[in-house]
Amino acid sequence: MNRRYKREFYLDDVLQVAPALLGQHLVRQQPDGTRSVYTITETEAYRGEDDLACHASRGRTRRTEVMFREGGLLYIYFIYGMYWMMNVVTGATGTPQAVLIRGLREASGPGRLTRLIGMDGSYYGEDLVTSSRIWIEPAGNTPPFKAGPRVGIDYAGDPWKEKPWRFLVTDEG
DNA sequence: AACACGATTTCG
DNA sequence: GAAATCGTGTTT
Repeated sequence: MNRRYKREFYLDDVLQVAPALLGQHLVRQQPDGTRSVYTITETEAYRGEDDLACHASRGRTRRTEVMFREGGLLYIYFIYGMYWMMNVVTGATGTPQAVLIRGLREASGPGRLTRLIGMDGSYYGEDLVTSSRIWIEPAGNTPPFKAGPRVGIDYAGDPWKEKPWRFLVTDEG
């Protein structure tokens, strides 16, 4: 049975969606129907053109274009010459926001988890609401978590580098 | 056309 | 502490 989140869930503000994703299930489905389920344990919010840590703050480019679209799409990008980063676009059309998936119970670290679940540039713009190969399902209530500064974005300066927009499950409940 | 650098990971 | 490694955005 497919209990995936519908569009409405992703249209909320990124500061609502990022923590709400903690503890929920990321589902991958192979062409033969085989499914793998992973539990989200760490997320980070990137919020709008004002947020200097958010790629959308440099404007609408070929890479960031999908963030300006409706919530529920995937924003995938390549960094450091070797890692794919996976983000879930949130908010209504015209409000560029995204949630970086930083950790799964099965693999900690944004670069590691994309390698584990086979995520790459071919998923850029994939719609979690309609895709047959990846989506997210609610798994229950949000587990206990803590918030802290985002990682690797000191270049953004104040006040952005201080925003407690990194969300981390504290207990494997 | 050339250049600088990054929402990271790994190794020493 | 530093290398690995290349797409993207910016400058020439």
